[in-house]
Amino acid sequence: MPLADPTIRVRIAPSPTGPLHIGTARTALFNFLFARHVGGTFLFRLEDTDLARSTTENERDIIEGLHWLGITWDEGPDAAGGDDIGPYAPYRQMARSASHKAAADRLLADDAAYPCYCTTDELEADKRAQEAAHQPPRYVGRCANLTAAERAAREAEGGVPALRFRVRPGVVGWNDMVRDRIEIDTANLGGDFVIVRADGTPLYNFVVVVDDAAMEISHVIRGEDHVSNTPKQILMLEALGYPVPEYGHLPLILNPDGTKMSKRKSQTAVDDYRGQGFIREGLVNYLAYLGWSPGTEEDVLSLDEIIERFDIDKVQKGGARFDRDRLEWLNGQWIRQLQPEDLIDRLRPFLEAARDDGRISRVPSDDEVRSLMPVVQERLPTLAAIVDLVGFLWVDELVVDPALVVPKRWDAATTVDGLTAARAALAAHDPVTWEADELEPPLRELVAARGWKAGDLFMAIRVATTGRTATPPLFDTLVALGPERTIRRLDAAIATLTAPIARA
RNA sequence: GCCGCAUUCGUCUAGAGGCCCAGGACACCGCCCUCUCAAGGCGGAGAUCACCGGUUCGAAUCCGGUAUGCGGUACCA
Repeated sequence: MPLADPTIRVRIAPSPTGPLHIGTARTALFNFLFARHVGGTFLFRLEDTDLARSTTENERDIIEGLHWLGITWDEGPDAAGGDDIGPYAPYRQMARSASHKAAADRLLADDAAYPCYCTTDELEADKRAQEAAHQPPRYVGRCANLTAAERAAREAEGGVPALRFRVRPGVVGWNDMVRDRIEIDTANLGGDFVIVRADGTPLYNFVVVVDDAAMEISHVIRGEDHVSNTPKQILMLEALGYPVPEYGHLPLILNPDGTKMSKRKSQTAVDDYRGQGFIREGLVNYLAYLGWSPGTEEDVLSLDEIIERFDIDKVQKGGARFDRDRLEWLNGQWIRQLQPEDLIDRLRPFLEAARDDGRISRVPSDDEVRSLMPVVQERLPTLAAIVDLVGFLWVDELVVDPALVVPKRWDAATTVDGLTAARAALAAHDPVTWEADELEPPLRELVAARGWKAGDLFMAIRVATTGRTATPPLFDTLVALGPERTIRRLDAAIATLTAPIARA
């Protein structure tokens, strides 16, 4: 652990207008990594000013999702539901409106901002005119220099003003932590911009500046889609007399087609990945490598190892497409590294879900699952895959496609012959020694005696007892199935194969 | 349209003037292992480092331009 550095303070400030987004999680992760690597403070602030779209369910989803990933904050809402934790509480914007109001009043008093009485109709007309003239859209400044008398007149007419920030001419620049020097001429900012709506509620860009300053944020690390907000925020910081933090703009996570990742084209909810059986270790590892790499040839790293190696200088500048194949591979890597007992615990909800929707008839005991670990753990790309892999073990009525039971090189008659002989050999086996290395030799002998290929017989037995052509090793599977069900399933398969033959 | 940013195998990336006619990983293909499927091992294919000029003895790496892509352009966040 590095020595604590109280001067480094970073934050994630999601707005609860939707469930935890993979992009939010990635931004949170990078802030977290940055803070933990240098021993700084990582805080969480809820940007809940969009009343119409914010919900408490989303808040919970975001907080829980981040914690699930192992991303924890030093200051912010209490994940357990208690009061906000930290010296700068509250950590939700709606609860901080007094300070926003004070800042707005200060800007107004300094004439750094002014009331704007323009109506939406006027604004839209301006925009249309600019479009027609092939001019970039910008506020024309109609209310920028109103006299006190003019303002009073507007008020008297019932005009309710929004508050606009006065954009000064010049160039605003900063040394971005990931993309070096960026300079933007304020003439391209679209004119004076609104910071407080006519209804009195403040806008994101303004609130963020006030809250970040109040919480003494030293480094603002966020998505590239915010670079155009940065000059506006710097301008407001200057007007308010606050120090300007360092900025770092992360490359975007992209859809497979290269556009900014969206719900429309990709799966974006962290909880959906979780529900599909991705584990936190895999997801975090994958997310960290989207736009960053340690510069070594390591690719499977734990959160702690990533913290150790994290360096914002090594963050990529270009966007990164989300590659689910790679995520699955990493997830499998991490599933294989889990302690068996841990894996069993994590598998349980997926087995319960499968039982609830009828894919399996019952949830196996921990002992049953534990005995399967040696053959199952290395075969799981996701936790949810357990059901496809060995769900047949917990199904009462196994449905077997007769066509599948007959191996490629065999015909139905040979298959019946083979299964019957195998059934006899297995039925003769002492149920007490029903173990993989006990079951195999007699069947090998049978194969040799009849001149068959082991693979053919084994495949017939496999499909007859599991309904599938791909399973864990056959004899381990039969052991898990137990003598009784093995014989019963063999009988059932033989019966379905003989019926049509008898008719023919 | 305007402003900004980006551009190394299909994808994620290594690379900070000679170590690179470019390394790793995923995906793909083949072989080995093998009762199937995985896992694992080995090997293969895959990038004229977007393009064009320049600087230099030497450029993926520095400079300029072009192209393409993306982001932003709200009384959204």
